[in-house]
Amino acid sequence: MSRATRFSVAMHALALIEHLPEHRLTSEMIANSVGTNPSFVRRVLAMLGHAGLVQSASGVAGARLARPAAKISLLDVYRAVDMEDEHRLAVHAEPNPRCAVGRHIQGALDAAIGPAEAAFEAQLKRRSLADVTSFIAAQAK
Amino acid sequence: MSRATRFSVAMHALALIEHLPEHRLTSEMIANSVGTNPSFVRRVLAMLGHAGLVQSASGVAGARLARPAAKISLLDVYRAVDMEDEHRLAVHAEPNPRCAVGRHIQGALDAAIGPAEAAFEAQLKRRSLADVTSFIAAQAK
DNA sequence: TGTACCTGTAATAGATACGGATACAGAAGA
DNA sequence: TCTTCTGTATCCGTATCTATTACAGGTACA
Repeated sequence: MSRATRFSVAMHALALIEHLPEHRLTSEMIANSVGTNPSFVRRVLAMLGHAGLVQSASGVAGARLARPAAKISLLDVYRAVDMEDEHRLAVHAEPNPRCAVGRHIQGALDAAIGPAEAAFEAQLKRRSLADVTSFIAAQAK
Repeated sequence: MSRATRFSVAMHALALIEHLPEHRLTSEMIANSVGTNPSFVRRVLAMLGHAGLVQSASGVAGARLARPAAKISLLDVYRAVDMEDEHRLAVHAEPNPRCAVGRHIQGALDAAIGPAEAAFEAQLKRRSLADVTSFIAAQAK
């Protein structure tokens, strides 16, 4: 694995939890399906827990969704596991303030990138965990 | 500097070139305004050149825009310097095929993330280098 | 023609972020 | 009590990115 996969691992775990509600999935089972290690699954699941998306008791297997899958948007998950405080397109930090372009490039790029990121997140917000699980169910038929 | 700043460095360089058309900007001057080193500027400028966004002659200072700033979209720049062949939200690579969720999670996530990235890029396409330079000019007043 | 300057490119090093792996205290349940 | 699992911390290897250095080749100008 190369780049940030927390989001997809989180989605995979959530889909498993939703898909197998009767099971008490341990982090090891989830890790086995995701293709990673239990510790990482626990870390991701903890982030989802802190964000209020799943509920779990320490020591007992089987995290549960804190609310129906239809009410968990991909944006919720994205924000839970991707703690970027910065732009997805980072802006270089030290432009020269003695130059008109250097002084204002950051504001200009913020104004330009902001709507793009807003559009990205708006699309994520439109889709829910339930959409993903029904997609999977449809494919599995 | 921490994360990928090629896009913002490229935008900064292009804005400088557009903002000071009479100057023959060397990579060192651009680096000085951007706050980085000349070699990196040359590398980024070379990517913009390969993408057909700027023209430059080896050995002679002063790259020029290959077409008017209004016809250079942020998406053009983004694609020129950010050679991602993958999703911005990468998908983990080895889900377990013996599990229904593992088998179909990649397709489900692709279907969910694709529109978000398309929306992101559509917004970038709507804005041009000219928009950024006029923003800077307005701020500088 | 010779010199100074610049570009384009490669190679290397340093910094940072992420996942992999291990460990362990604490909680739950048998 | 003993086992299992979670939650969390720590350390390591790796990948990616920028910084740095180096250098061959091209241009301009005296």
